[in-house]
Amino acid sequence: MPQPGQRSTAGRDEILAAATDLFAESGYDAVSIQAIACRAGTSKANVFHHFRSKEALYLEVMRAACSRFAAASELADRGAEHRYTEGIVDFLRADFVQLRADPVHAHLILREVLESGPGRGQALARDVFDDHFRLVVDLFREGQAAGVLADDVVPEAAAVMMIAAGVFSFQSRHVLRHLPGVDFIDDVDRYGDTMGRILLNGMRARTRQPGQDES
Amino acid sequence: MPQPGQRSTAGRDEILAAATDLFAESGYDAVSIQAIACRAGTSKANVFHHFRSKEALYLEVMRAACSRFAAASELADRGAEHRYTEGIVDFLRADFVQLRADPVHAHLILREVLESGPGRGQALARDVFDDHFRLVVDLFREGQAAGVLADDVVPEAAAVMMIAAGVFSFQSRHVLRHLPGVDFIDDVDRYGDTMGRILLNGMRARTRQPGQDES
DNA sequence: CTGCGCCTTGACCGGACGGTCGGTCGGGGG
DNA sequence: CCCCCGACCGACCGTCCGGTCAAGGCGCAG
Repeated sequence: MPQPGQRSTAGRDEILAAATDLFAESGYDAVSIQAIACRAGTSKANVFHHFRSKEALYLEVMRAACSRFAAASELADRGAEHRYTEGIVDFLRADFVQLRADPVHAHLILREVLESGPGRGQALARDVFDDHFRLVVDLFREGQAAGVLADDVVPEAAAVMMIAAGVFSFQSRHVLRHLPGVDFIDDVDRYGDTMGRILLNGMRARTRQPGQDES
Repeated sequence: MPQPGQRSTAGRDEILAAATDLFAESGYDAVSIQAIACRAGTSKANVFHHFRSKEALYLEVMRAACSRFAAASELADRGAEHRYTEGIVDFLRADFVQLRADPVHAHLILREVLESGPGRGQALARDVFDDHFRLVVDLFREGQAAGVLADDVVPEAAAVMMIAAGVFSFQSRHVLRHLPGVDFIDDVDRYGDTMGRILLNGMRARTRQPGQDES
């Protein structure tokens, strides 16, 4: 916060960064323009000089977050290209590190996607979510076409489960971390591989038919 | 809304119900006492007559939601008691129907648990989450002790994955429902059983050793 | 019928909100 | 050199927030 009489050097970028942090932390309604200006080291009026309104500022924050994650998704997809089962584990790992590498933007997008009511940036966030989902579904479909994965499993269901594993472990990491026996939650190698193994074994072609239920 | 001169009959319960719906829909900050009073068909002052403050009202709402879900968890646990693998599928299904049977309270609790910042009812919500988590972990441990499930999988990791499957499919149902091929998201029989099957096959004892990586 | 509590009410409060405005400042171009 | 323009500021506006309060109507005991 600048002393009275001094001028700050805070421009668009500083304001945008401050807004990103605060919005991610507490959500749209709980954050005031004053708080954003204060963290950016500038005045409230200056925020309105750079952004038309609070909603416009929020939308700008969301747009940045979305473009960042869309790019990361594409990268993960290219890395896992045409390797079927191993690609699925790689993709899961990529999800893990992606979320943890940029938890602020991740939280922003996830809140917008998973909140039920009509949100301000929902359209933006859902687009990147949809793209990601389609990528995962295609991966499972490839595995089934190659005969590696059981084809009696709806690939969309498997995709939901895989994304769930990544997203939920990220969302709930602060709760789980303090539970006994759950020190693995940020360890991509330990937890991510365990998940990948379970998911892959569970879907492997012809391992077991439904209907059997004896131990 | 009552006409001027008329009196409303809205008591504690109506106000609590209105507050529950609105808080679940939009979160604490986005809901005003006026809005709650209006939906309950009474005046703002009357809300303060029945509840000390906005926070006290919110806490009451959270307490009701938590006790409801704690009871449901216990019920599901007793229903699945001592049946190991089949019990796990039953528990997963119970989670599914529990969340979908009371989506309003479910959303309230989940938001409080999964939000990172210090929330108002976080302590309450995390308690029921912890209890639920411990129940699932115990279930997996029993399965391992009985030799049905692979004992080289950390039971806590499996529990995270199972709860993730249930919670995430519930959280994201509004997004997923409109995606092609994802019409199963509210179908407990179809999606729940698929998930249970994948999870169970993936964890079955001695199906495969880690280290193998051929398709 | 009278008097007495208990609800419920509209009016009201201080304060914080999103947003506007007049004006100051400093650096780059004629 | 000056002047112009975008960045920036303090002060301010109307609104709405959470919360308070005195007054009035209703049910009930006497």
